[in-house]
Amino acid sequence: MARRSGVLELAVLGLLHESPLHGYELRKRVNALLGPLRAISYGSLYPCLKEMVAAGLLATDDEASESAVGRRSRIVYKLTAEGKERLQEQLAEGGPSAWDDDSFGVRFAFFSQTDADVRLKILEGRRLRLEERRETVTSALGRTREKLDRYTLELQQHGLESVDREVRWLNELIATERGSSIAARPRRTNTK
Amino acid sequence: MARRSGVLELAVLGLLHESPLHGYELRKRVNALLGPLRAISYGSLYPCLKEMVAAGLLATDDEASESAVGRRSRIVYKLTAEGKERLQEQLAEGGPSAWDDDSFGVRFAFFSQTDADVRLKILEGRRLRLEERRETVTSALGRTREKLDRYTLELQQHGLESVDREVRWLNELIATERGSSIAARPRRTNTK
DNA sequence: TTCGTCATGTAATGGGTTACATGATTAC
DNA sequence: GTAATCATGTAACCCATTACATGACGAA
Repeated sequence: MARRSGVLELAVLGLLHESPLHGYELRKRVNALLGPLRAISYGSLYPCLKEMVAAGLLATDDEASESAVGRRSRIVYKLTAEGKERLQEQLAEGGPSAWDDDSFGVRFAFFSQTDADVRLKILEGRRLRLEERRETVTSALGRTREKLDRYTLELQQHGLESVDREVRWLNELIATERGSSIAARPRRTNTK
Repeated sequence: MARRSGVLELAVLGLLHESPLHGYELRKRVNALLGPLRAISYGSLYPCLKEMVAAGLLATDDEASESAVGRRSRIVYKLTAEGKERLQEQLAEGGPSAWDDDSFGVRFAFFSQTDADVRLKILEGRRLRLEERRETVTSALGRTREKLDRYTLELQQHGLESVDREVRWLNELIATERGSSIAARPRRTNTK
């Protein structure tokens, strides 16, 4: 047991909040959300769902008996009150755990359901995380610069540019968030 | 036991081929090679080294007794003949296993020790892999395009652009490889 | 009739981490 | 003297995968 990873659980909670789904469909949505990297298999999803039911986060709504004449009976999952609560907790979390490579994508995908100030906190935290990363790479590169062959250097260079690009993306998002947050709720703007 | 992952083993073989190293130093080199993501911990490296010794790929050269007056006795690892052979095998492998997200970086880092035709095969394979990925994402995006909120869309978009950028990078590398290979070994060029 | 997709699940395995244990050396 | 870094190692745990098992439906 104890097969629940933070990311998967959050993805499930977030998707089921939009609408109840059965496992097979849920997996497709999760994988569309996470992208081809970090795609999840049934061996991960089904046990996870079971546990979440056992933990009282989800309720099953067996679709078997009635309308569904054809096909194998599908188990439809939906959030319980407790599950909704858990989702809200998770979405309110703007600390370091939300800046991880794993977490960030999922958190971002559910930004529509996230408070504006938490959104900003996560974006800035993520940027910080990447800038730290950049620092460790450049400093390591500085120490060993001359001894590297052409290909290793090319690889490091490319990695660095990827991080830079990511940071620029975040900068744009942060600027947009700030802009719209000013437009949406002009607090402390001292217009007078 | 059986704690050896392909990537880690290859990284160790490649680094030790350049010069013998002890575990602690080796870890730093491995992590510099792999980048801050996929960085390895001692809990992975040391057992892996032990196994590689047991498998006859590495030999230990205990540095304790003689010159090293200070510090704790370091265990210096170097390749055996068998280890060198294994490294050559691995570097000759240009199939799908070399196109993985995990593998590719390490393979690329050792391109100096890799045959030109294998290099090209790996780069093209990697590009293919990314193009497949792009396809699955765009097609999934096509099916669900209207139903996505702003943030999810933004995320997918950004992911897509990352893949595109990666492909462009590979295109440049492939062009360079082709150019230099023509210059270096003008075989079948029919200059007459 | 066979193949692709829908649909759910389990067991074995894999490859990694964290936390712990130990201890010497170097720099402040 | 005390903190950081060097240096090696183990045990418990985590999360996910692969391979397997089962079965029905629709389309070619």
